[in-house]
Amino acid sequence: MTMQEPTTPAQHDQPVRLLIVDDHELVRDGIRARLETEQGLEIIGEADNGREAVTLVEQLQPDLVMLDINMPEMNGLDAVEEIRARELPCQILILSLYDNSEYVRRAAALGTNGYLLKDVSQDEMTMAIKIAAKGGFYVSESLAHSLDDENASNDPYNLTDREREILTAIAAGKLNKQIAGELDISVRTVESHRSAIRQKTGGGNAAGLTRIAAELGLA
Amino acid sequence: MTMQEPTTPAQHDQPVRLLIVDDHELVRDGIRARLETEQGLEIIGEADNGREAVTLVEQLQPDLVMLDINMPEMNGLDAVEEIRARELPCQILILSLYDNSEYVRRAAALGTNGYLLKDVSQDEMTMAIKIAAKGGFYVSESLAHSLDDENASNDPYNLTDREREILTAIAAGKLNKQIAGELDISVRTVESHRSAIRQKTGGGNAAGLTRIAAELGLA
DNA sequence: ACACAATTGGGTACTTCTACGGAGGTGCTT
DNA sequence: AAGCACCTCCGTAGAAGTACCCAATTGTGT
Repeated sequence: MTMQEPTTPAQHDQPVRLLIVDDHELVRDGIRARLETEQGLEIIGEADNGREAVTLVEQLQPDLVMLDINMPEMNGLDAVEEIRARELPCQILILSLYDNSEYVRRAAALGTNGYLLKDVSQDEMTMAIKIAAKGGFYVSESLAHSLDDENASNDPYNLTDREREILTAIAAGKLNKQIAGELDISVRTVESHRSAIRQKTGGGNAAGLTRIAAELGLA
Repeated sequence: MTMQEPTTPAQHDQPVRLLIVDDHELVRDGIRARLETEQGLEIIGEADNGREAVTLVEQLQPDLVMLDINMPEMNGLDAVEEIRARELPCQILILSLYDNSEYVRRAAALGTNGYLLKDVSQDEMTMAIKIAAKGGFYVSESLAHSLDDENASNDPYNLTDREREILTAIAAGKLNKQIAGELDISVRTVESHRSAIRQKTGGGNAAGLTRIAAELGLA
C-alpha cells in the first residue's frame, strides 16, 4: 500500500474529471451536492452498476472513479479488476457501506486509491478525493484504526480471528466438511468453532449465523 | 389505507417542518440537497437511528418524518410503532432500500403516509412529501405495481407465495418444525416447500437460502 | 371437461448439524 | 512458573436437513 506513481498524473490546472458509481441515485445526488462547491472537480458521469462503470470509464476516461461495492450486475471490486485488466488509466476511490477489513485489503490489493465508508463526513470525503486524485491511498480514520488491531473491528461478540473466518465460510453456505478441507483442519474442529460461534452470538442454526455474519459485514 | 384526516393539518402558510432519519449522513445530505430548493419545506433536524428519531420527534414535533427502515439501535418500523404508541402527531414517510411488499404492508398498517424506494427520482420524492404532508399515502410507482400482482415483485426465481413465506421463516433461523407449527401444516410439507425453494434458487443449505432471502429483500 | 400449478402429505435412506462431554498443545501475560 | 485464551481434535447421541421417490386435493384458466 505504498504511495504509487499516479497512472494519470493530475495536471494542476485541469480539473479532476470524476465518475460517480453507485446503484442509488439518492447517494449519487448526495455526492454531487457535496462536491459541486469544490474547486477543481468536475463530475463527468454517473453509473449505477459495475458493468456500466467499466464501459463509462472506457468511454469517458475519467481521472477518478468513486465506486460503490454492493451493486447489481457487477459489484465494485469486480469492476476494479476489470478496469485494471483493461489497463484503463484512472484513480479509483471505493465508497462502501461496510467496514470489512477483508474488503479494504482486497481493494488495496487491486490497486485502488482509497476506501471510504458511506458515513464519511464532507471534509473527509474531499480530502480523500484530493489524495486519491494524486495517486495516493486514503482510508477512513475509523477503518485505519480497525486495520491495526485486525480483530475487534466491528464485532460486539468477541469472535476470534479463526471464528470470524469460519463464520464467513458458513455464511457462504459451505459445509463443515468443505470448510475443514479448505482450512486443512478436521471437521470436528470446524464443529468446535461453529459451536463457539453459536454460543457467543446466540445465533442458532446456519440461517441465524448467516444473518449475524451479514450484520458483521462478513457477508 | 384510505385517505385519513391529517393528525396535524398542514397550515397552508406555515412551512412543513421536516425531520430526516437515516443512518448514513451521505443519504441525509442527498435528501437535503434535493429538498433545499423546495418552497414551503424546512428541515429542522436529523437522526441516524430509530431511537434518536423517536426522541427528536418528541422534542421537535416535526410535521413530517422521512424515515429509513434499516438502521442500528432501532429500525424504522419499530420507531413508527413507538411514535404512534406515544401518540406523537406527525406524518411519516418511509424511505427504504427494499421493495419488499411485506414492509410496505406493515408500514401501511402502522399508519405511515408513504413508502419510497431509495432509487426514487427527485420529482417523485417531492410529490410524495407533498402528499404525505397532507396526510395522504404515497407509494413508489414501481412498488404500487408490485403490490398489484402480489407475486413477481422482485423475484427472479418464480417462487410461489407459500415458498416466499417459508423462505422468510428459514432466513429468520426457524426450524422446519417451528415453521410447520406456525403455519399449521406438516413438517413434511415444509420440507417439500424447502426442497422446491432449493431447486428453484439453487440455494444449497440453510445458509445459502438465507443469503437468497436477503437478496430478495425478505430478510 | 381438461390441463396445469400450487399446496399438502408421505416413505426411505443418507448426510449434516447440534449438544453435551473431554483433552493436548501453543503462545502470551503476569 | 502459573494462568489464560486460542486452536486443535475426539466420542456419543440425537435432532435436523437433504435427496430421491410418490400421490391426493384444490383452484385457476382454457
